[in-house]
Amino acid sequence: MALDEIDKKILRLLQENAHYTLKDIANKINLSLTPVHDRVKRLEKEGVIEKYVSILNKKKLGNNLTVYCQVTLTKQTYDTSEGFNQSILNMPEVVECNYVSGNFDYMLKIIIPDMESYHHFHQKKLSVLPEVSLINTVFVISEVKSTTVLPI
Amino acid sequence: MALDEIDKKILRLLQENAHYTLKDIANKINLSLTPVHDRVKRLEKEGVIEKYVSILNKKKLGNNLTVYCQVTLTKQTYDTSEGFNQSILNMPEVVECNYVSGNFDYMLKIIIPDMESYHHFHQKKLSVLPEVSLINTVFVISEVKSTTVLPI
DNA sequence: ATCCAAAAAGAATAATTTTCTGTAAAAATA
DNA sequence: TATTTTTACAGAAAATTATTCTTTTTGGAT
Repeated sequence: MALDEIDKKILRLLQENAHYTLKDIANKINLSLTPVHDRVKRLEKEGVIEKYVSILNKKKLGNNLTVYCQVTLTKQTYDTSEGFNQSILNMPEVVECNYVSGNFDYMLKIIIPDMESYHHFHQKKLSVLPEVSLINTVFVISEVKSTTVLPI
Repeated sequence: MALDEIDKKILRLLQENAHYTLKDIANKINLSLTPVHDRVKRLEKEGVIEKYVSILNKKKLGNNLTVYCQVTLTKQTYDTSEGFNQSILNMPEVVECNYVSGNFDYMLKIIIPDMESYHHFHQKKLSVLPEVSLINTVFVISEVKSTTVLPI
């Protein structure tokens, strides 16, 4: 469970590029294949490495608009929250959803083709949820940073 | 440049799991290795597939706190923005930074071990930036959804 | 019907992952 | 202190996967 320096080096490399081969990693950290292999498998089994994914280019897929939605629910009860959560999980344009502190209840991040799609999403999918009382939209004008790399 | 249905099927699979083999993909979409291989390479070259990364478990790395920072700059000039952007790019705990519309200028997402680390980050790293005028913190109480999968 | 180009299949080769065997150092036990 | 056990690592063989090359098929255009 405890991660030593070698584990951390492996994780740093794999966070950058999941397609580094065991040999690549072994070379970079001056070890043979075996310990690298064993450690990666251990990190996967322990759940430190959750999954390997491909990062696609939003714009090349036609998703040119990113927005944050600050959502307030009608009631702050468990059932209301749960109902809302379930609906969100089925919306592919919602890539992040967090229950938060402050003047509203949820912070959502939406990735969507354009303003027209957002209008449709807002009016026909989000605001129609029975649990939703208020939506405040924050438009992303320009993306400065977006990374899956966690500090280790 | 245009993506056909086969490309989209491949992309959907690779978004889920970057470790699917060509054979896995070929089986799932009823094709031989060659076209799958060629299409993946083409999608990489065109930049539709940006990269392959490993997703690590925040908590197992000791990062138990996520917060959104809503930052207002002292001035809304290009130089002020650029200075701020550059500082942010060098902060590993900032995993997202977007220039946004509304009552503040930037929306940041911070992933950090605990409240004490956040206090330190806030006081010693963020609020000390010469471009920063105001910071409003929104704490994540519970994560409902977080995905790298884009709708295709 | 014929030609052409693009897409796909199949086979051979190269690279990578996985498994197995062995060794040395460190930790635990007698 | 000696002995056993465990852990981490190295090297090699086997299995799997990716890559490259050649051939075949398919769908338009003439």
